[in-house]
Amino acid sequence: MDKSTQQIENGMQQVQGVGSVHTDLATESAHAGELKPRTSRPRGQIPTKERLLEAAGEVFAEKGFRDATVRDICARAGANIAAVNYHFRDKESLYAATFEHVQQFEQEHYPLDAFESSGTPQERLVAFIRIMCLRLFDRGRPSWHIKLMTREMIDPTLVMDAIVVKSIKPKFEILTNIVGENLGLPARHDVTEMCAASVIGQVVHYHHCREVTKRLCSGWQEGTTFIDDLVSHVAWFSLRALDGIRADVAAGRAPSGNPFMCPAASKGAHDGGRGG
Amino acid sequence: MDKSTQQIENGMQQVQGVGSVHTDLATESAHAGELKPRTSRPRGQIPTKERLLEAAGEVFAEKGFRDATVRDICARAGANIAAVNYHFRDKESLYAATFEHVQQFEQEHYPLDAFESSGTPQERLVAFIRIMCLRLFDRGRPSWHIKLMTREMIDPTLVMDAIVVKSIKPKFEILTNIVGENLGLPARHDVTEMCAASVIGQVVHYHHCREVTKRLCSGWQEGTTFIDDLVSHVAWFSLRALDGIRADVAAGRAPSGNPFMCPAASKGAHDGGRGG
DNA sequence: GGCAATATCAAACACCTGTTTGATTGCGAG
DNA sequence: CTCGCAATCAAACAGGTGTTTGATATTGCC
Repeated sequence: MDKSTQQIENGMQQVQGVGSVHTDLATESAHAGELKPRTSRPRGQIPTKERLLEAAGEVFAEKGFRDATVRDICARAGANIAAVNYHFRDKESLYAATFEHVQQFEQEHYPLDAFESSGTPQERLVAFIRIMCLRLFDRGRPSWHIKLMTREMIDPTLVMDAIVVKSIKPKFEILTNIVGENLGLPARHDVTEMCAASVIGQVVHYHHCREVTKRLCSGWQEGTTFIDDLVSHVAWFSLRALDGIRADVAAGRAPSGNPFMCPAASKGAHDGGRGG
Repeated sequence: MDKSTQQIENGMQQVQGVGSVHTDLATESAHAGELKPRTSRPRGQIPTKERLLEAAGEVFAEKGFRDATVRDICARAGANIAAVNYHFRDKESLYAATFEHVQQFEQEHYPLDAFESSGTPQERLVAFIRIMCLRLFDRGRPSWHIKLMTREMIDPTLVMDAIVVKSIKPKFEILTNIVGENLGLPARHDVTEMCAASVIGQVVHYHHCREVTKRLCSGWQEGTTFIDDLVSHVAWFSLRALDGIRADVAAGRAPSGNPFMCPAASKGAHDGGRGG
């Protein structure tokens, strides 16, 4: 680990006799087609680099970074074992590239302004929840995207900070705005942020613990209306919660309006901010 | 993986010339002291097997099954490399034994009836949430327990089914009872179960995504009142949600009482962007 | 003491890992 | 054609892995 980390931080300082071009890729394959491949494509029309990236995503998501083997990835991509070290620097760089690939995919297929729907605050929250669920449980699109991100959430590696800033934070800010409107509180308020986390938590939990829930709940199979049922429930639960909290805040109950304040938490809380 | 799986299913069929006693351990160390060790304890008073188990838990939680190395575990336990294969069958059996160790620990230190507090349904739900949070964020007690379980939730291995049955299911049933009381619905009702999942989801999410939340929310540090704040919020959010849902159900709104039923519940378009 | 069982140990084993090497192919340019 | 370049390939390399081995203490029992 230390070695690879150092390699990344030092950038590409290595010099080799032959080829080995692992360019930044995120930018390159974005404006793809710029550099002309001088060789024909022996294996279908998709270039090896992209095949590697896709295969790597699948394997990394399925097995995790360490369990995934370069041999497996190359085999799935129909490429030689040396392909990873040629097109990317090493296994870890391929891993990072995979995340950039996902993030780039999201920017293309899931533009942020999709969240910015119109309507009442309630409708906007439902819309947000639906889009989030659709993306999480989106069949037909590479399923390893979410799994890969999930792994990174649970035990973060180097790439996590980038993900939070690029991928999560903007969505979270949209959500806090919507939740804030539903609460009648500013988006930055502690109560607003925690309520937003509660909304996300429900959705994410249903995705994380699918395997557990499947074995736990009786009539809770992933049928055709599964996603819609999920959206309906989370929306129902969350909107009713926000309604109640809004009323509590308006009535000025307890510190921050929370009537269920822990008796043990009587001393100065970290926030101190109260609504309105 | 196939090989090890087969080993486990076939039980301990191997025959060796010398020692190698990897007994079931869960039962053995439960009624510990029954079999008398014929040797002194060269390395402190704690027997090697227990030291191995504790070290294994830490390492497995920290690195995951594959990343964890037997050498590392043995080093932390102050034992020889062969100790794992002697006391347990192999690395995978040690992994399974670690989970039994956790489950046994929970049974001893966290009896289930702690959840069965008295009081109003509201108070009981708050109590449940508090106990759950306390266990999740319990400092001072081996922190790797939760991390190990979390890993298993995300990508399940063979031990997961046992965990669900022994560890999760009983707690979940207690929760559905409490939630059912708050809703005025039976514990087995779909709405009840999904609401229970929503409660759990909030708590678990705050634990899973600590690293994300830390980088996302302004005044959301893990201070001294962190757990109490968390309990307060989840209780607040959940109880207000249950209040609202109970009223909706009583008023007989929409199917299952959910007024936020998806209108698009028929088709399964994955994107669409805007909601209604 | 003699004996068997328990437990520990250093060393080796067989295997798999990521990575590198050097040759080879296909192509465009001079 | 010839050269250089990008891309691919089979083969090997160096290191780490889980596991096994055979020896060696240490104990309890006869």
